[in-house]
Amino acid sequence: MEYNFREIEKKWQKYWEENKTFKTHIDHNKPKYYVLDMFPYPSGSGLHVGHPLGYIASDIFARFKRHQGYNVLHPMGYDAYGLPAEQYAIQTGTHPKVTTEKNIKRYREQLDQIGFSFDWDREVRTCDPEYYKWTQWTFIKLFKHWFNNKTNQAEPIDELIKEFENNGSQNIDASCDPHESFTAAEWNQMSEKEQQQILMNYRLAYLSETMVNWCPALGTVLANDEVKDGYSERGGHPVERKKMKQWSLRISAYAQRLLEGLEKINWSESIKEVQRNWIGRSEGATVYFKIKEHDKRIDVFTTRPDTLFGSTFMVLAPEHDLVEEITTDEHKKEVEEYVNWAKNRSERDRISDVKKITGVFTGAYGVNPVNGKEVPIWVADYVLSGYGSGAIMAVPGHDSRDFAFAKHFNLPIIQVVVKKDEEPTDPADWSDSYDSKEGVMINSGFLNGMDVNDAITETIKFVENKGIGYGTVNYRLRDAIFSRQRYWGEPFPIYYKDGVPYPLNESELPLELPEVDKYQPTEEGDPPLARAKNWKTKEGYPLEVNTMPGFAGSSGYYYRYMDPRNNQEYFSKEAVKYWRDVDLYMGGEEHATGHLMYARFWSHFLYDLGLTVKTEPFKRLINQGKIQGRSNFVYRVVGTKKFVSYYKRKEYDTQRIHVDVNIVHNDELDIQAFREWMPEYQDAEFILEDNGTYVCGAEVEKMSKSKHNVVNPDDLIEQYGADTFRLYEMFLGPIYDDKPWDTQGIEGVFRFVKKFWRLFHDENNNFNVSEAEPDKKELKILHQTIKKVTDDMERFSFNTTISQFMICTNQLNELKCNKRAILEPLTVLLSPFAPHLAEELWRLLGHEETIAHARDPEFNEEYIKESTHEYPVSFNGKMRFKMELPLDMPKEEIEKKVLEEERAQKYLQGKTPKKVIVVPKKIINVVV
RNA sequence: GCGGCUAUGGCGGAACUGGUAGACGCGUCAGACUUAGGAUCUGGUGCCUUCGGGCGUGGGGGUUCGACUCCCCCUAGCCGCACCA
Repeated sequence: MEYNFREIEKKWQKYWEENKTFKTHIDHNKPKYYVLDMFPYPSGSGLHVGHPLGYIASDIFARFKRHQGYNVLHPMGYDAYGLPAEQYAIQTGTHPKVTTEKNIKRYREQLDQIGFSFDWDREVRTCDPEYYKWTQWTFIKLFKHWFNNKTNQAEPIDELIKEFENNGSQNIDASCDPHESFTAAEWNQMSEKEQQQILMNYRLAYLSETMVNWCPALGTVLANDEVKDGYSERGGHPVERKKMKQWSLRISAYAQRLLEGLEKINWSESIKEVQRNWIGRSEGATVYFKIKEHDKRIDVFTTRPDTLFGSTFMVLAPEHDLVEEITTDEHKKEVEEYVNWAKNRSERDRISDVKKITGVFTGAYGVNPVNGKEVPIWVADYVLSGYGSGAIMAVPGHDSRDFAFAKHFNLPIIQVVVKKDEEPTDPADWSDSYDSKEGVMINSGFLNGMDVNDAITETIKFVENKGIGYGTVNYRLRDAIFSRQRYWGEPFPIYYKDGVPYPLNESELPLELPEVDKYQPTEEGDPPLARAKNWKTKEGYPLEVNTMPGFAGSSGYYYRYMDPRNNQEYFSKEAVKYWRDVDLYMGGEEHATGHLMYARFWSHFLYDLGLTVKTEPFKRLINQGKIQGRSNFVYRVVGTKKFVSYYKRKEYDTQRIHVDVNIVHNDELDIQAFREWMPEYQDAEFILEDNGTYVCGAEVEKMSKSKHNVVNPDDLIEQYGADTFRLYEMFLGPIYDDKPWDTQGIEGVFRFVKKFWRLFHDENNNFNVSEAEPDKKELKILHQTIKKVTDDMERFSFNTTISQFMICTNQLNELKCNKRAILEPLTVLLSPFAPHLAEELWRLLGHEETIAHARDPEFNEEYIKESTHEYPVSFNGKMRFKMELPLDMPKEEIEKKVLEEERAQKYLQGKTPKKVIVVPKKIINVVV
């Protein structure tokens, strides 16, 4: 074989490993660059061709940055806690650690074959005690901190306690759960337990009774981003709402910072938009409504305080605290029934019945604070308990939900906004609420005549002056539920004394995951850790039996990579000052609301602790597209063992069956292989095309085992080599886009690799590179390539870079150029894409050191300068012919030359052109 | 319902700031070498054509000497959010 990739690739992979070519140290003489992939969960089925796409792109970029002289941090590790290994443990009794280790080994083998430039000495695994020690450590820090809205950051809880001791709670503006305020004297008289209960309202990691997403099939609660349309994202099991005592992280405290942080990072607009929606900031006002014949009041949040005069009724969520209290005896039964019904409704029912209008009247009346009007208070489940205050003022004239409700229950509707130059109309005739984003206020007392925006500001001023409300901001972002009733996860460093949770001392970390006899809940329904023997502290206090969720370990791993073997600290000051943040983060878009939110939150918190130098962890994020499968089909004549070829299938009654794409080449079925594929096809008969072949149908679908369209990288690497595989994955199309996999196309890239090799070798495959001076033509090709490659790299346009390599190789081949002065710089340029090939050629060129740290060739404009340009000449915008003209020729002369040109006469047809446009170095357009 | 993205040959895609539409590759056709080809090499290949040319970037309109690119309207597909007051 002329180009022996099997031997070459193995040789250099071994070289890199033995020489630690990609081991990284802090080096203050070089600028740093941190390239990170989202670390994988090592699943049992290994990699298919879609998985390495992002890793290849980031590896190319990391290698490219090394050639530019950067000190590149490019680590890899494993998000090793996860449900599949645990489910397998429940079924088979195999410890998840064993399964996980086995899967990691397989992953590593597959990754190694592709030739990545990872610094494996920095590998982390989230299930390793040396790693999760710091996950637990961060949890303790979260437990010991609260969020001060005045300073907009996390502060130690000890300082809060001091403030309580001296001044009580009155001066505190914190992000916390609502509770009664108290004086210093009251605080000092409280018992330890009472004090702890108060503090729990402030902690950034806190235990509380909350509505959770309970998934009975998985036996655990799930975070909001792990639930899709009422089903668990993993496994697709039904999810219920349930009140449970759970740990949560107060990510909502950081809502504003997480929103603002998006402005300073280079992420795709789409993913930033998803995060903005998830945070869901809305500005408005909280307004107090008195309740008739009660001393309690109802606080409502509204984004449209200007429409206060249009509020004709109020609605409370079924879970609202005051429902029971205000309901009159007359309505008691009805309300109780409704509340019960609403509470027990599953999330799925609620979602599917959104259009059904339900609700009951409580018998109570609220008092509209601007005009003193009494409005009925209803209970309805279209008002959510979790958003705002769980109560609304209904403005049916200008809100479609309130409108539908008012129509259904025959409640009054008032118009308070009218568009400029329009007359108000009778709401009784409306079929929907009236759009009121712009317009002028009517029927609104002191607001009449103002436009909407002024009225909003004016109303807020008014309620604040009267002490009946205040301008405020609401966020949709919920706190993250942080406990899971599972085995395979980080144990909480928490013990209980008298039912009150306390953190372990940092010196006691890591708190290692205990052994259990079974991986299921106990008979009493406690989580698996309750099965562990002696699951208590030295002093005998019981330890927490929940474990942390999947996102715990992945929220800070990118910092740990900076200093992964440090057993004194999470990471050293020195390391974080040098590496700072991730310059390029590569990974899937599906983590938009999960991992990418939690990691940002985690990073902001570590910043508040003074541990890091940047708030935002990921400067630039690139989301690689998915690779779709390309399925093939055979057509069985129904009820027979006969298979009819694609173009003849219409003549029969057929059934379409997926066939393994690995036994189909260019849509032609390998009949022999098909017979051997499954025993039932052994004696299959075939109705072939007239040319004697069996043609399969094809379609683009998701890549999955059941569709028999999975293509495995191992097979491709065996057949074509890792370099060809890397190149082809990048050649498929833009990195950001989803694209179908078609194994057929890899041949073209393989041919290119072989051609490139041949530039350096004679017909007998002997290395043959000349020391002769390159000529102008050759230098031009080289420098065009340098420019194109360098420009395309920065925009991650790797597919066009590879095209340029192909063009360049074809041209040099034509010129029979084998000159070192051209081929050597090209080798460096190609090396990020085809590193094994480049290393081999580099060595053949006489270099003793690895090519990995060789500097990229410098671009020289002089070599690509042209003195003439082949102008396309258009007539009325249509290109007709081309003319070679000097670049320094004045426009007037070009115009003259073109009009004299023989070929132009035909299009001029004797007329004088109206206008001739000459754009230097671009085009000539003659307007006739 | 709201928000975002996408649409170019038989296929993947290129054209970065308005300036030769279809680079590069696959497939396909023809030829060369060959006992053989699913190897290698050479050439053609958007569509239509009366061989003059005409038509072409999802559809319709507009701006411009010139539009895949900018503006307006529409269609289809994908993704996200979805009683968020």
